[in-house]
Amino acid sequence: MTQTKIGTQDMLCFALYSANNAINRLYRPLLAKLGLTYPQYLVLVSLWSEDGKTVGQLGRELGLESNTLTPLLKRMGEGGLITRKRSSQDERVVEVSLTDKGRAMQSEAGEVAACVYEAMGLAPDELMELRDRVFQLRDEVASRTP
Amino acid sequence: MTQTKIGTQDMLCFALYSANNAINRLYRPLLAKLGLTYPQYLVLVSLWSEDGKTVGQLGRELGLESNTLTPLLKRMGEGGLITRKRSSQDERVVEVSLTDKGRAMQSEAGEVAACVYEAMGLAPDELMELRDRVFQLRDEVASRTP
DNA sequence: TGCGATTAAATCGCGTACGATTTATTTTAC
DNA sequence: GTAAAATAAATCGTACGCGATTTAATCGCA
Repeated sequence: MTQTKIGTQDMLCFALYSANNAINRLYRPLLAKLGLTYPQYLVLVSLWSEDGKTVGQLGRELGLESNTLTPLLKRMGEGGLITRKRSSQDERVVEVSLTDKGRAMQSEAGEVAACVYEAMGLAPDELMELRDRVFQLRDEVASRTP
Repeated sequence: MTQTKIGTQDMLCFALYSANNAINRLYRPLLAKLGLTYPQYLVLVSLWSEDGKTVGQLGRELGLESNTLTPLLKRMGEGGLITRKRSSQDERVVEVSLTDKGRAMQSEAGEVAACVYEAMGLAPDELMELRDRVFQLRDEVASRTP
């Protein structure tokens, strides 16, 4: 027998859990200077690539439900980064758009991204390969979750 | 120019963030049957491999501080899974040990682990390689976090 | 047309994570 | 021996994530 007991160090799920925590600890003070949390930063990244998305679209992209997004977006609205408006076509839908302030934050965020990229210590091709493997795992797990 | 705008789909940090969320969504209902959350499960895994650790030791292993662990361990104590006792050698230190109930849960947890392993859809060697790469990234990022 | 089913957000409660601080104990330096 | 420094947990406040439920609007179809 090779191994009788497994520990946290043997678990892929723990690797992902603790790596995610570690990256958050790196991001947190950098984003705090901009008044952002990490999921708020993700919302901005999403809107910078394409402005004007509904809560549902953001949720599908980020893998979050309205119970997480609604209060988060409300805080971002209070911070003047985005606007939230019910669609006139379908009053159930809320459209989220960048304000000038939210758009302007993109350049400042570039330094944060560069800082995180550097801390990862990976060559671009290594980074992309690892990223794609992790996304593939995520999609596999998600597809098998009831 | 290959790419003018990057989105969430290009970011390794988002891959880890969303994969971690996806795995949690898989674990949650399985662990809920045992009355556990994922970090509580990690504490049990750690104690199953070696019983009798201090709060600080658990924190170093799991990458968590006492501000997270103390209330979590208090809940596990109320659930009858562990005991918490101040060391007689050093009254600052709290020693965490499994109860019979906490030990007995190991066999039930085996099914959970098997279920998660299956959902990942990876061969053992692929899984180990990905795990080690993610741990390496975590350690690299942690070493560069002030 | 109208009414049940569906959909989109929002609300609520609980359990993490973590920065900042506090409390209690031990170590140290003198 | 004792006061200052260091260490270990605990406490507090904020912001996620998410299961469960609620509210409001739209759709489907007899």
